[in-house]
Amino acid sequence: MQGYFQLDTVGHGKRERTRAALLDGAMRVIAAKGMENAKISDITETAGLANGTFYNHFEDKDEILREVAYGIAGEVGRTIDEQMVDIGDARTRVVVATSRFIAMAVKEPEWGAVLIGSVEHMPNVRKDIMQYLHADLELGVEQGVFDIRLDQFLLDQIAALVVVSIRLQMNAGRTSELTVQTCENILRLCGLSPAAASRTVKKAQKQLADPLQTV
Amino acid sequence: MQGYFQLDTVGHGKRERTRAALLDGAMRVIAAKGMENAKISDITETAGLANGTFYNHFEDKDEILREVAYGIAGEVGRTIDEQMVDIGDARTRVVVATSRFIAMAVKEPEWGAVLIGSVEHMPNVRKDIMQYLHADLELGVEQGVFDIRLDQFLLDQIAALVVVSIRLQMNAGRTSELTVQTCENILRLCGLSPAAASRTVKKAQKQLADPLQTV
Amino acid sequence: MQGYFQLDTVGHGKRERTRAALLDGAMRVIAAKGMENAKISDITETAGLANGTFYNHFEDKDEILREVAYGIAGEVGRTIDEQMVDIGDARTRVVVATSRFIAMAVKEPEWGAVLIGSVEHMPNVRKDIMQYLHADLELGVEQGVFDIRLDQFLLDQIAALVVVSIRLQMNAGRTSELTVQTCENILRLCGLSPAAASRTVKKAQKQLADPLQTV
Amino acid sequence: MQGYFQLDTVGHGKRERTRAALLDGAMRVIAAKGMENAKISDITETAGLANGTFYNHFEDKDEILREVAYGIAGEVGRTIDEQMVDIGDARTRVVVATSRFIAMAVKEPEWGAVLIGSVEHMPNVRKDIMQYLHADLELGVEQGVFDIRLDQFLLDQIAALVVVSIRLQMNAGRTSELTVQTCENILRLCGLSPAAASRTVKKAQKQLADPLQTV
DNA sequence: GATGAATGAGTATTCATTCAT
DNA sequence: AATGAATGAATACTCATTCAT
Repeated sequence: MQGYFQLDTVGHGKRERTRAALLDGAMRVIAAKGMENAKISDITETAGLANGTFYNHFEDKDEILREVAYGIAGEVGRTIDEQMVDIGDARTRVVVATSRFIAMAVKEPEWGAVLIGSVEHMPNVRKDIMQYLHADLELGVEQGVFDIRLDQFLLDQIAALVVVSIRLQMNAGRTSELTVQTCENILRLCGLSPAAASRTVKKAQKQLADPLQTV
Repeated sequence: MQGYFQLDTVGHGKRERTRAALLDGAMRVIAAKGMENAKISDITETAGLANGTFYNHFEDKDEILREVAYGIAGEVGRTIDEQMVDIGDARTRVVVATSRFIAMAVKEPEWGAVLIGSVEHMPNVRKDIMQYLHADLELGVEQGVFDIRLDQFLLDQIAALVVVSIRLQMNAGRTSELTVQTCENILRLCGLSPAAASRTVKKAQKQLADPLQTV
Repeated sequence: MQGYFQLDTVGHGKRERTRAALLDGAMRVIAAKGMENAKISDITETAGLANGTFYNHFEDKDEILREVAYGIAGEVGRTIDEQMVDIGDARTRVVVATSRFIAMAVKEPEWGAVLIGSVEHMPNVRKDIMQYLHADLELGVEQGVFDIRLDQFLLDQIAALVVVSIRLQMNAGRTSELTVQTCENILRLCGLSPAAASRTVKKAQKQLADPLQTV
Repeated sequence: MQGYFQLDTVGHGKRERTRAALLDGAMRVIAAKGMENAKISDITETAGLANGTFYNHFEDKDEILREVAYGIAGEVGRTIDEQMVDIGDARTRVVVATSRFIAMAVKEPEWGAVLIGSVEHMPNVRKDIMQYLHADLELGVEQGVFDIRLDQFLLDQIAALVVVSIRLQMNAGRTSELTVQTCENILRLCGLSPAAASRTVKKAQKQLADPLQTV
């Protein structure tokens, strides 16, 4: 079973491969039991390694959690960014980014679990993740399409909406309907009227329809 | 130091007072370390009691946490309800309830901690708390002032906005500005235009201005 | 509900009645959970008294257990003794005493539990209980009907047979068959042939048939 | 101090040795305080290990007690069995088995404590231990030398005699005299006359005289 | 570097006993 | 005498971390 982190290590030395196995193990454990309840022994067992091996690669539990979080968050951010290079309208960007983000989290529940855990327990990672959103909101203000006061508080509120959506879909099964509603709500927060929000989301969905490989 | 639960016990027997001391201890510990990390020994120590005393009053840790949660949630709900008996407009009700809720949570950080912990870790209490909101949203739909699909998902999203607001104000200091913004955002979610949301909140603030004793 | 110990206290003072209630409570608890697992709080609760009352009447847990044990053991011994005043044949006496003993223990499971607990955990009480048996065995030797070496060891072995029988009947339901077999085995231990043992038990049963009120 | 379980581990890995140390520790603790009162901390302390080490080797307290019990019971059973392969007479077999059993229990008081604890508190182990006896009683019935009703009750009664014998000898010092008497009593229970019982035991003792290494 | 055994501080819970009312 | 609340020592079990091989 090749996990996400291990994909980066083909051709690398043993050390890297073991390290990646631990990161992947941690990710699976987080998906299974949540970030709070991940035990070192779960992680090493899942990775097929001995207990003590862990400490050859990580200082302590916090470190691996942080690395997993940054790894996934970075990958998600980069992937979404790539897929949006040619989208210029801020409203569309927000919808596409949000949809993508939710889709990745729900399609790969391991990523979803890590993302949720990160947003809730790791402020730094949360800030990191929301950097992308921040840029798009700024763009929307410049384009005159968002009626907002752009500050950390708004970012946190939007993030909370996304987390709620992911969590519900992870538990109750993926529903594009919920994602649509989430996007509409975010646009409403940004000042769009219900009608405009709905219209924007529908239009954006078309752009999303085509190239949808997430991992 | 007289805690919230102890106020109910003047004139009662020793049993009630000790029980209240434990509930207050639990509340303080939750405020200090979060609901997840509250230890029995923390609680008894904070209450100035021996370890074993805890079990003369509560079955186990879950029980006291539940009682604290229901105690605070009930009190908050009742207080807000009382103060809204003569408000008929759903939009105003939502704003007043939200403002009051946030105000109580922030003014008494111990209550805030319990409320946040409850919403995050105790589904039953969460449902209880959101019952009030649900009724007002329904009212707004009947009054034709909200453009929403009223379901659990929307309730969860609104609750998330409130929690974010409380958490931020608990950390960064109380700011009526943030509460205003939170209310506006909720109204936006409900379909009001930015202008209408702002106007509604401003108007509602006047009604809030007068009798503001929270505890 | 009038327990055994309370019967002795009609007309006595309050102190005696409370004390008796505790003894009866202890007896019931022993019957329900065994001597090892009897808790003070069980006893007082069963007696309908407050926790602390216990220590107004007994030094500690051991004391009440001992008193219950001696109380029941004495009563059983005396009752059996009375009913055997006019039985002269040692073999018959052994059979009658054993049958009676088992019958009382099984018919009043509370007594049975106390007796078993005593025999197993309280050497002094055990010795006390077996005094009666000792006398009959001695008699049998004098009468030339027992072929034994009469020592503590033999007494313990016979006691063990009786305990096994009581325990089985308490669990699986009273069976006179088992009592018969137990008596026969004891007689075999005493040197009687299987045929003689069987004959003796049958004959003794007749004497038992008549006045059978045990408690 | 080399315990019984450690003897099996020369040449094995550290894990096995530690595990054996715990088993031996448990055995010593059982000998000192009885199976009921054996605490984990006693066991680890006796084994010279840290508290937590216990749980690297056993699921919980029950597991180690069961393993100790089965270990000793199995060893005792096998040893006795081996030494009786060429004994065909059921009466002799019963005597030899009983004598051996008692001898092993008394000579190694730790074994005795475990065996007694097992018989009293672990029905499965008791059944296991008495299987051997059951077979020999059956044989005796076939051979027409026992006049018994062979059922669980009889097995329990015989077992009780053996336990009494072991317990007394463990407290009062080993006495072959008591063992002889125990065997005679068992044979009496099986229907032999005192004379025949005595004769059988004497004869069997000769066979026992020679190869008497127990552990 | 990997291994995995050992460690021990930490945590919930029980219950006999004390003691103020 | 009775009450019943408070006590705290005792105990099973968890898990991050260390360390010898």
